[in-house]
Amino acid sequence: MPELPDVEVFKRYLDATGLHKTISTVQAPESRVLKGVTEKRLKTVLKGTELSSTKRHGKHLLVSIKNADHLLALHFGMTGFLKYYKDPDDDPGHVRLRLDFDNGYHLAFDCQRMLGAVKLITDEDSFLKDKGLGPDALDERLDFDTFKDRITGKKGAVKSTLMNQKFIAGIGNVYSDEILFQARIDPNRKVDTLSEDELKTVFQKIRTVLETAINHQADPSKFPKTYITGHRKSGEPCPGCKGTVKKETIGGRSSYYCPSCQQ
DNA sequence: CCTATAGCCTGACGGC
DNA sequence: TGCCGTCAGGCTATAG
Repeated sequence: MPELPDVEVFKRYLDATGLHKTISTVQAPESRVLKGVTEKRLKTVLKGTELSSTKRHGKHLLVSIKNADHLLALHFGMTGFLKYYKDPDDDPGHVRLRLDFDNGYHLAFDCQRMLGAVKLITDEDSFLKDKGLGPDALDERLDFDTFKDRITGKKGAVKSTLMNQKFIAGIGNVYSDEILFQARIDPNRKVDTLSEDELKTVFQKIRTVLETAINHQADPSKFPKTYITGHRKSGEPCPGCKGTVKKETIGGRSSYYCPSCQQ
């Protein structure tokens, strides 16, 4: 599930709930989501201190820890989310990391399919470098010239390029479809066949689509009627023309687009 | 270096 | 009802 807009919503949620509260207990019962760290180590680093700030890069959420020389790095995989609550009966069903604060509240990282990850990292720059992540899709410094430079030499379907985290970080299956729908470009198009104008359109739509999604809490049911995300089903009416939405596997992922609007 | 594919995980859903 | 195959908005390892 979580792509850049979802993770941005999680970030704001954590900012509004889990910062500046003393952590009294730490639980991380599922070692399969702990990458390069143990429950014991997490307890050592987190107990008695506070989360102090957050930063998002692509689909990764990096959480600073007060007076610690490490950051907590969360990745949500396909099914991850955060929940802040008081009553333990409200525990979500697949808690992989739980922080208990001294105000009686809990912050849970829930990840049903365990494709997510919990790490401790020393600093943001080396983390991004190790992962080979491209610039965040909403980074102000990402201008069209940089975008164009990074895309030069790439082959394959434009949709796959948009989803490549080493190219630009944050875009996944759903939002690559939405960006290309708004740009009216067929997701199958080879990226090296796009004209300058088409590249410009894609570049602009990356920003507007992701920002629009964030402004609607990444909830597709609140998206504009002109968006295709709420119509991810074969045969659904296209929000842009009289045609119907087509489902097709592109780059191994289920893709939805309108063959009539997107040429 | 690049791209394309299989596989990792669990659970929900639809067809038989 | 129960079983089974398919699929799901992630990434990574491997082959070509």
